[in-house]
Amino acid sequence: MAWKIGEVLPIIKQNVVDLIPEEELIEKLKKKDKIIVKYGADPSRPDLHLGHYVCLKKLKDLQDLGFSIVFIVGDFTAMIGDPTGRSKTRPRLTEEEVKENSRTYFEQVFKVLDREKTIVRYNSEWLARLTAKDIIEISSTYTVARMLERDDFAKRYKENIPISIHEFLYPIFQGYDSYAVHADIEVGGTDQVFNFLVAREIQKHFGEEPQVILTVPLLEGTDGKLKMSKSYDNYIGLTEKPEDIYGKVMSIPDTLIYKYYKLVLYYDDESLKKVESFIREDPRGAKAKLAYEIVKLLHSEEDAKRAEEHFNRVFREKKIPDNIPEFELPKEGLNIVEILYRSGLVTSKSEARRLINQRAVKLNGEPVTNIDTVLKRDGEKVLKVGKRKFLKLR
RNA sequence: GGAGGGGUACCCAAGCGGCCAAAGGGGCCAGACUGUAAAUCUGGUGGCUCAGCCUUCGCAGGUUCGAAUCCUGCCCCCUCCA
Repeated sequence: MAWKIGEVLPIIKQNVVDLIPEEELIEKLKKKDKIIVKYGADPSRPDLHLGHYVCLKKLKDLQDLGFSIVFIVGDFTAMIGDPTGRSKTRPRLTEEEVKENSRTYFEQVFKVLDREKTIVRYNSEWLARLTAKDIIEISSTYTVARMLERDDFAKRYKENIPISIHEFLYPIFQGYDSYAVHADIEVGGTDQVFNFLVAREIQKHFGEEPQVILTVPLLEGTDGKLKMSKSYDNYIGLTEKPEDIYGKVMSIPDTLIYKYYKLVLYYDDESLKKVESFIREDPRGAKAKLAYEIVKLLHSEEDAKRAEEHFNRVFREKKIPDNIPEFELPKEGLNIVEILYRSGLVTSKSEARRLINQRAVKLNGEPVTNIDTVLKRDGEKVLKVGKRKFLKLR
């Protein structure tokens, strides 16, 4: 199969930050029939979010072009813990945890990628078999000085924050993965550039043609500051409920709207121009459209409609949502604090008291001000805590 | 191996015998204002049978009427020297 460079290249380059080196990619396209694209996944975080989506979407583009996608589950490296972007050593995972996590991973991945055309490998397949001798050989390809060039290591080193030896092994092993699957291209977020570069060295060391590096932008999370990540709790999960996705998108700062249109919805330049003026004229509307489209993308049009209605009803009209948990009061009645605690709306009774004192607890719209309030069973009532927690009392 | 510095709540960080459930900042939660945006202002941020009590300042002991604060041992981190 011959690739038509002129047609293929623009598709490859859409929403890509780095393509290093581009010439090598063109060379590969010219002489190879089969292009192997590597993507490594860390099974320590089994919940995929929109940040991953940006990457998966890129892989899908490449898959549609006819490239072979090799999906590597880093079951072995997860036991090390990727130090990328970390200011601390990560906790290492046990074998059981890794196994458990990777199981849920793929149903999310294959929402985007074509299951039939994707090759799945586990890096323990080859890494677990390495001998101490092998490891010495592989690690000799890189130097401490070069390792310390890496941003996060440099920073930690400078600030006297510990770096364990095994963390140096992470990029090395990840690089070995590239050699093991004979990767032509590796795709990942921009924070992976360093690791990908190490891989090139290792491939060369073993006499292989180095991979081309292709990185996509990192997507900021709902806080608008940090990259989307489960550990920062600013993520929008791919499998979250439609209403939650909609709501979370609505809570992103305005400055992020454009980026989401571009990276998640994959609007082309022409459409993005329209989005730009849309945002300028009606930021709320632009965001609502974005939320709608993202729910549609991850669920369905139906779900998007429902999520939008739900949102408007609860947050614009301040009405009660239709689907809320119920709580049955005992005949003799129950203290308000107990109700909040037992129903799980709050995590402790102290929290319940605090919220009541802050007028955050409302019964049928009226603030409850007395923590000794006892509610009896007399018809349906709705309890609201904060902005978004509801409970139907019966 | 030697010398020195350090481990405090979600994070950073003050406190160095009682006035410490522990200053300050960040984050987060809630209230006001809003577009579940931003900005701003206010309050909160261990638990409980809540004007009191219980658990918390690396871990385990000890001194003391009383310890985050003093002593001993242990674990961990950093720096310099070797």
